[in-house]
Amino acid sequence: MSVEYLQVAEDEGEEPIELPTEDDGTLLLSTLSAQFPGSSGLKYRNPETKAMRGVRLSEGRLHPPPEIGWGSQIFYCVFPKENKRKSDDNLENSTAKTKRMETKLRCTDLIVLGLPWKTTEQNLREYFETFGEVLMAQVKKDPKTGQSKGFGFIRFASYESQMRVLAQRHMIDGRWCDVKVPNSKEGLIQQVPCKVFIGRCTEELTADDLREYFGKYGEVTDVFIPKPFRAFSFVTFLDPEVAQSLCGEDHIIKGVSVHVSNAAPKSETRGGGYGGGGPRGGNHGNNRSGPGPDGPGMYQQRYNPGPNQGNWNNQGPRGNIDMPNLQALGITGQGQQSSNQQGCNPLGLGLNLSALPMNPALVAAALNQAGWGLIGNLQNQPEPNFNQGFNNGPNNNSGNTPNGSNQGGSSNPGFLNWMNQGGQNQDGGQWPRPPPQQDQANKGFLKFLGLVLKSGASGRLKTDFVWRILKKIFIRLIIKYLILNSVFSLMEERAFCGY
DNA sequence: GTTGAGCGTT
Repeated sequence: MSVEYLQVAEDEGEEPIELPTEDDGTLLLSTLSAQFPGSSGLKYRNPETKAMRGVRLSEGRLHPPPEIGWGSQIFYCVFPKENKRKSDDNLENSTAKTKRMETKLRCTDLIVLGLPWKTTEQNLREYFETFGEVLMAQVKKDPKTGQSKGFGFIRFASYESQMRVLAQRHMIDGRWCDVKVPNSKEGLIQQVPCKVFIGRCTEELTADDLREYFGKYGEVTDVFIPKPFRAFSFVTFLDPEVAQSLCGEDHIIKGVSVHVSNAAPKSETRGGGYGGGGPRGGNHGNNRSGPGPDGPGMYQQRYNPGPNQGNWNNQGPRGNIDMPNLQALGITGQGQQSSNQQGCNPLGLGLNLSALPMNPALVAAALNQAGWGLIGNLQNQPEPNFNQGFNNGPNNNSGNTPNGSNQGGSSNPGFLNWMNQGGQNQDGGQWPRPPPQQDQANKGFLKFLGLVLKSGASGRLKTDFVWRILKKIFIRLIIKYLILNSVFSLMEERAFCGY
């Protein structure tokens, strides 16, 4: 198969280099950066308008312009600029925040692993000088033989260069090398998160959408959207300052209002956390196994699922379970349901499950797997038929007989039925769910109350009985509510860790 | 003369 080449030059007037394209006609960003270290994209001069036009970049692949293809056009490298937020320029100087950031953004020595034996300190320096001023470059050698140990250290003058170098792999003298913060420096470097949490996402928002939108605030080095859909995503910026500046803001992307917040854990005690720290801050675990030289890029692998993927029961060594970022998840704590739906919510404490920007089926699955049915275990209550309220199976309208025909043998059919708004078959994930026609759950419960009140017992007894039940229900609901929050916390943390 | 995960004689 013949390989198509395209001509790329560092800039206009420079001599172009021919770069090989892939089978699908795209050019790998890694191929580009192997020849032009530090370059983040391509542009070309549009023959019609004479203006520079950018080349589409998606998933680490540069796509040929649809109008002209690669052709014989010369393409020019794009190098990221210090593209801070223009509107905030006047805030950049001499604010306390900036000063504080500056002290955090100091450079450190970086270890370069995987150097070819032949690479000299001079080679190393020359390679990394394309990213910025290099203050130090050393190759570690065996003192006796003088032979390289295959790794070395570099130090940049500017933090931006350091970030850029850390954000990618490097082809040095024919070998792919990793640059990392040395173990000896980990923990000593103050971590500034580059990653932000994007809440209230919809399924329509693609990684490209997010990359394109947030790219206007600064260079985006990674976009991560959990699969299956979980209504949030992570965007990583090259510049932690850009990331920080966006936190707390609401942004409208393709008509969707998303909320940006810090992806960093809210508390020190949170399990997992930011493994390793360092300026990359957010490379959780960094279980980099090394992509092929022409792999799709170095970002996806940061989120390699661990062995516990998808197992909601396996919490691992968690210090505690704390509150999730409910606001970022779009949960305000204020119930927003219309009055006729209010009773459908068995929690009834302002937590509006119907409005959750996550798939209720997922919540149900998580709760079920974790053994935390919301309502199911209420079936074991001594109070007769209490679960009727949440278990309106087709054969069960009298309110006098327990409904034994649970769907799929679920251990907590009440909750699942509630999820399905009154005993209909599970629809397997249709969401958002259409509003219920009727509050059947409420009806069942009221029917039960009616039976009690209509009984022959004295008024005092009845009141006492009802009051006792209500108290019990209330306490249970609070417990459920807390458990649910913990589940959200767990879900968020899982997502946060890349699971 | 060989090797290919690691972590630096300051």
